[in-house]
Amino acid sequence: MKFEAITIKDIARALGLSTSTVSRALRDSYEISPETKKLVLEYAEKNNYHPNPIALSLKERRSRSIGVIVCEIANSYFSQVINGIESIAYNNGYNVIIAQSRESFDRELLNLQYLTSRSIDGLIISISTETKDFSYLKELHQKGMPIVFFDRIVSEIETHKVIADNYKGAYDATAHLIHCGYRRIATVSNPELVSITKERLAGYKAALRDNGIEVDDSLIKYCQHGGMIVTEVEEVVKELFELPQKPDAIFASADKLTTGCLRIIRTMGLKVPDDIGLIGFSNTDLTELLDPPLSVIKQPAFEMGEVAMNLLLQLIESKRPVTDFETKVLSTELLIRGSTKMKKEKEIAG
Amino acid sequence: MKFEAITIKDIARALGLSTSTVSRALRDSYEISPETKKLVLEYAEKNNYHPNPIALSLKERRSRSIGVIVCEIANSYFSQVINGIESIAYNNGYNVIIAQSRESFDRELLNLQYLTSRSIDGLIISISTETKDFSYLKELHQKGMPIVFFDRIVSEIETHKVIADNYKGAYDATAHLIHCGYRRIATVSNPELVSITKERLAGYKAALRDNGIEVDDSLIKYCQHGGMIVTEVEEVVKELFELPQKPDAIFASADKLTTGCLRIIRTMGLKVPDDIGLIGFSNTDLTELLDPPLSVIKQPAFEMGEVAMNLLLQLIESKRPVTDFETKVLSTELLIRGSTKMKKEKEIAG
DNA sequence: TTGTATGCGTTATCAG
DNA sequence: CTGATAACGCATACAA
Repeated sequence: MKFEAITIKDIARALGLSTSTVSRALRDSYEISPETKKLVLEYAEKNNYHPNPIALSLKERRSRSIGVIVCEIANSYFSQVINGIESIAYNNGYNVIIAQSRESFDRELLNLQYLTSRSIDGLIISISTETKDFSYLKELHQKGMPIVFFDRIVSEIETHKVIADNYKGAYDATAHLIHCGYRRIATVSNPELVSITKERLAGYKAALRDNGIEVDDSLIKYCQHGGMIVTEVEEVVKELFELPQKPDAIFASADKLTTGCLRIIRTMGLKVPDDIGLIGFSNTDLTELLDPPLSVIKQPAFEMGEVAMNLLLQLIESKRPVTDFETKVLSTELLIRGSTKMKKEKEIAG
Repeated sequence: MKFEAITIKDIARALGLSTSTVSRALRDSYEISPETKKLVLEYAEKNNYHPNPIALSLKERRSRSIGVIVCEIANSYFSQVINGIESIAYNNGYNVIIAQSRESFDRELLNLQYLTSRSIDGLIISISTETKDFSYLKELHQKGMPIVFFDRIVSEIETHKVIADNYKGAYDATAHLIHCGYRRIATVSNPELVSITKERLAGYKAALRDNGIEVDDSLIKYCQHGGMIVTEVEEVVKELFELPQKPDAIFASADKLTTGCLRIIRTMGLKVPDDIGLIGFSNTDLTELLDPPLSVIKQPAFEMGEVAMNLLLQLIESKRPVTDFETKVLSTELLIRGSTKMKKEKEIAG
């Protein structure tokens, strides 16, 4: 009853040949006679023989599958990246095994251990907001596991990295808010130590300074769990509104935080952009359907996935260790959709 | 240089034991002396030994990974289902390998062949809108591959199935539109033969009839690619608006179609719900942030994933073939959010 | 209590 | 041109 598939041995027995002959015939080896080849190939075809990938993996010491760890797939940015990864993997005969850290270090570590007990040939990872201890990753890297970081990278580990131009994205976003007439611009971020946070915060600050606005640290808020816990965005936004001098706009520095801010702003009965300006990183299509549509900074997620997977393939398939690591920086896109324009227009009109 | 991991053989050599002794010690066999066990365990721990999962797979003839095929992960419904699957899989030591059909039969088939050349222990699948030929799936099922269908199921194949209460969801949605005062209610659906389409269409029709409204076939539109091609939703919606008697509301019968309709309605410069009523199946959180928030029918996606994975585990782990197949029907949730209320209220007021 | 031998499916290395 | 054998890492029936 149980799913029994045909093996080389079966073919050999049926045809009165040896397993090695069959193996070679199937691989179209030059040392097999045309007749034998034909015989074997036809039999294999008829009984739809497929080599057992597990046996192959054991022999070749490679699994032809790669691991991907992200905080969650139900986030448009990450699912788009995975799309990109998958499309390249697929074309190269690789399986993609996806695991979610849910922004938890423990889960990330468990997944990592699980995936890497030699069942994957390479790893693409965006680390969780909670992760401060990179020793396991470092160890893995030292042991020779091909790793490509994307989005939230670990700068101390020397390998390929793929990021969006976070600095410029944040700069553009903040500049746009300023351009629209907002002056007290707050920002809601991921935890301080995460790579993207640093880059985006730097862009935010630079834009303020370049426009003669002083950076006010009380306007900079962090969400320790990247917005995974519903209440944490609520908390920081409320804190912002309890400030003696309230902000007139918010720059949300990640996908989940953008929708989080939007939600809490709504809950508070406020309107974007009249009551408060809002712009953020977001890869959800739906932001354009809001009324008025929300301006966002979009990451080239799909392309990032493609690039990451291509780099990983390079690492996997080069026999000698690669010494020349690349950090690909893909440009972000500022989508101006009217939601942040109005304040300025109003002021000009009034 | 290359990622060399420690094996049982290494331990055996280092400790002057045989591989079988080591193997048994590691598995805590009763026939090994406490001292030897301790010795082996400590050595294994120190050198952080991990059994090679590929060798195990070869031996046990199981890979401890399952395949999941959906049309696309970047769809909140599917990513939530995958979340559910993953959480159960994770707790049971299973890997999840995800593949996307992108609503293409060819890709689905390729993925299927790829996954099932004996490297997965089971399969969870929601078939693509294009798939009409189930012979490969049937064959697979007959060979003994454990399969669980969800969402878009294949009724002819006798195995576990997990669906939402599509009939009731569609009924509720349509009834709600009627309750709000709409009368000419169109529907935009997936292709006619897909299981969910049939169920949802039946619910839609029943709601109309129960409220004394005749079913008008010219108001029923199908999207052959489930909305994957941007223009197809546009086409059918435009067709609806070119009808001699235009619809006053639309029931969108799938996630992708709901956002698609919303988008094209916007493009046409129309407002929901004043110019046209809209309700649809959707699992995106963002619909509640629209202005006014959109009423939707939500599927218990996460739970569906959990249930599907649990059923699959049952199939995988029961030695004897299961004869008693279940079709779990989980209830949908109608989220009334005000966007469809207004017409009625206006009429009552006016 | 421990060791030896065998097999899971495949390919590589020898021999013939 | 083809066949026998060993090996990949592990578990287990069988021997000792």
